Amino acid sequence: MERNPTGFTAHDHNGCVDAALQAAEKACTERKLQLTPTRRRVLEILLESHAAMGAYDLLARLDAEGLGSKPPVAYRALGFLVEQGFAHRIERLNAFVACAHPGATHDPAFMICRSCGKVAEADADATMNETAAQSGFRIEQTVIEAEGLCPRCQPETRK
Amino acid sequence: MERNPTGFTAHDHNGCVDAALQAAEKACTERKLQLTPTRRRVLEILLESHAAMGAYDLLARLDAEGLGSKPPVAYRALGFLVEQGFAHRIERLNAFVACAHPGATHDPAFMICRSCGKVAEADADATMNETAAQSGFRIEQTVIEAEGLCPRCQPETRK
DNA sequence: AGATGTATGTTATAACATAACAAGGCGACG
DNA sequence: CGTCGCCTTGTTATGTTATAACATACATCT
Repeated sequence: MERNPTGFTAHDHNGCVDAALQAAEKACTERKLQLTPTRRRVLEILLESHAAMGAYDLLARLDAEGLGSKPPVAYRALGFLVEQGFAHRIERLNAFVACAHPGATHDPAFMICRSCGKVAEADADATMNETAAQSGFRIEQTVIEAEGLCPRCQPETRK
Repeated sequence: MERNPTGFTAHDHNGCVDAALQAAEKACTERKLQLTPTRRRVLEILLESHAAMGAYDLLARLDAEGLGSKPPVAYRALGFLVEQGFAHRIERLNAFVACAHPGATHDPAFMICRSCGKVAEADADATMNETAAQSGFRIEQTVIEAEGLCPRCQPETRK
């Protein structure tokens, strides 16, 4: 697994793109899912940069290419990619970014540059602060939110 | 500082409310800010439960009480409370919750029950997993997002 | 009174997201 | 071969969240 957060620093971006597309194709084959033209194209667009992209900006691109102009087109493709782990939703931005660690176990943490909008992906179990320090990212604000079931709402089994 | 996440378990809720309101009043006096009727009322409403509340649900309450009916009324009050640390925004839910640790140093982490909607607030520097285990919360999904400046976007001083 | 700062009221619209229903494509199975 | 079921797409309509922009009010200081 790629451990260093890519995105902020120079790197072989074609490599990123190829790796991500190949990983997605492989995973789809294995899972018997279809990486349809629209889905594939959305992933490619997200992969063009490590910045997060809003669903409507994406939709504008799709529209320009004749792939669809209605919001559900974008949201469906994004939903698929996120479900399958090929992309991630960045809650703070209501936006989406291609997964930078294709195939990795996924408990991602993100560093979002509020100036250039680039997003670097790290692993959540590494302390965010440590990873940030290593990559030179200056954290100003962190969003850490776990969702799940509180004690009262858990099914009785194994309370 | 309150270290255990409140919210999921039985506790002296009147105490919560009083402490939070008093802390807010004190902080406003110190900072020479006004805890106006609308602001105060919004905080009180958020404090009624430890669940997160959307801006429009809140607005409906304000409207019913004659305190205003237009979105900016709610967003302004919420913005003020969040800026001052009296409430927090829960990105995943596009919703707001009263601060459970008034006066504490703030690097909060949240546990959100997807069933009852209650939100418990912990400290981010304690490992979330540990805190969750202690309180019996079953984590299903975590959002960890840091925002700041990447190496390229930092002012030259102290790169 | 006039200047300034903070808060509020209001209109309008931007930005993000999904429900619901219709229709097409395609393989499995009888 | 047909038709059934499943997945995917197309489209309409609407719901939900959030902010820009401008006008007004009100207190304080000079």
